[in-house]
Amino acid sequence: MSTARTSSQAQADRFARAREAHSVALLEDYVEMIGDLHAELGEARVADIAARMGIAQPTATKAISRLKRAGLATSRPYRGVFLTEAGTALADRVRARHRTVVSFLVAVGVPEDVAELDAEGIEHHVSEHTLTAFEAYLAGIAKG
Amino acid sequence: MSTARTSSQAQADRFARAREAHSVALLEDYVEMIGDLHAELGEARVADIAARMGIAQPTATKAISRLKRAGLATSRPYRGVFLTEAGTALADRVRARHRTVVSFLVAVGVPEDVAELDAEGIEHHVSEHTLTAFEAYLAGIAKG
DNA sequence: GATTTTACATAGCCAGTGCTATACAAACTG
DNA sequence: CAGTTTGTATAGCACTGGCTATGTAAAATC
Repeated sequence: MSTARTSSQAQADRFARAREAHSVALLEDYVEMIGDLHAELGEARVADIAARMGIAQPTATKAISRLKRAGLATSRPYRGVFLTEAGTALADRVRARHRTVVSFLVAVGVPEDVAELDAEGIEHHVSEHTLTAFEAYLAGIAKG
Repeated sequence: MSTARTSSQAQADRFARAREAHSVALLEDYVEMIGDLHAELGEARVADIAARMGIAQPTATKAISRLKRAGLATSRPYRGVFLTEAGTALADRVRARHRTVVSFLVAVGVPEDVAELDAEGIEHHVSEHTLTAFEAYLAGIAKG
């Protein structure tokens, strides 16, 4: 009954959704990081982005062109990378979600360093609905 | 303090880990599904795998050759795909983890259908440590 | 047992994400 | 202002993970 329960179609849809989530995951990471770099250093240079992502510089350059194509960022050589309005909005959303996921994991007993590590992957698959549940849970804790 | 706290290197490592997690995620999904198909239908045919994953048949074939290369499966044309010992072990682990993640999400207030949907992506990023925390949380609930 | 149908494999294409090596342009430095 | 150093871009390679179209071999059917 375990799978008779769920149709093949429903399962296929879930996988499709997971694939879709992954395809935006990297964009989200880049956008968040560019936002962080601007907040910390006042600018986001390709080299810094590459270093923080743990990738080679040309890989970062390529990713940034994807961001530009997606309308999330612009760049001027030797002047850095800048988020568009859409990019900034996405970065804010992603950052908030990241914080919520980490806090939530810590709240249910995951050590902070592990929470930080796992959140990096988990956050991209947390839907609005689940995020709301996490927030509600945290709010419940706060009240005691 | 949120990012000054963590070195660029640490952050790069987190991203590297997330990338690594994704690279095994699909293998995990395939292996779990092949296990499911064997349990349900007594065999796992390429066409069934493709249908359930929501992908085209040649894509499934290609994925299966990756599984074979990874030592997780074998296959005989017109006889189906079979898990090796390593593949079976992985499938069991993945299935158990999936159940835990879904149960946990439901326990913290996520509706079941959403939990099932999100778990498909989340589970691959849940470390042993976090999984243990989830199990402990569920055990706590059970006790009351 | 010849034919059709089905199942699988192969070929070839595309985009994404990574790499190294290298070219080039801007910014410092002497 | 020539030269070096640094930052970015480009070229070209490899692998993953999708796709469609097509070939081929096994199974089923007549």
